[in-house]
Amino acid sequence: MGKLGASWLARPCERVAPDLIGCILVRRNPQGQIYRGMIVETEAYGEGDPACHGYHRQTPRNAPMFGPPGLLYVYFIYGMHHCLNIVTDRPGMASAVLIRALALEHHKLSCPQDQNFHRWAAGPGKLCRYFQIDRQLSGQPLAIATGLWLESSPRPHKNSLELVQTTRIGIKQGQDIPWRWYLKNSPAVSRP
DNA sequence: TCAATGATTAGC
DNA sequence: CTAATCATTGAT
Repeated sequence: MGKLGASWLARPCERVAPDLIGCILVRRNPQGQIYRGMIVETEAYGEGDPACHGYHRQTPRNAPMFGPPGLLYVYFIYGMHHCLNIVTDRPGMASAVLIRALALEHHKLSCPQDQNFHRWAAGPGKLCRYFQIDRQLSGQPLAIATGLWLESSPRPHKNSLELVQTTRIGIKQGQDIPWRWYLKNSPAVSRP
């Protein structure tokens, strides 16, 4: 694999999470439609982190987190939303990056009159609904054959992206750990 | 600030 | 087996 392959993801989640900002997430849904969005917000969940789903032990749900880098970990939350994670680090480490928001390219051109298109994937649950991502993808690899994969960062190049690092959203444990990153001034970020 | 809504799991 | 919890969202 290339630059965005498993070896690139075989690092601690808090190192991968900021690097994923600017990458393009591509989805080919079951109907064959292609969706693209630039990742503009991520959070890391990893070893020794009380907010991590794998903190206590391995369970059927969180098993992908303990697998090899490049797996997808998708879970169902609050009875109505799905959240997408990309597994990082090495097997046995329970480490992943939550994809929290995408800047959509598709509708920027096709629906320029819609003043809210930039909010359609502004949140982990919203991007999963828009990309038609659910638990069927959990445990599968990030790959074209799966229907979900990554492409390199486009212009403006990653080096010039202005990132903001903050604490994570919506958790009760590990609130002090600053493992959330987002693209500064992006209108697609879930919460500034 | 709060309800919706159901899978998951910690704790009996 | 059962009840509390929950990495959210949108409406009030």
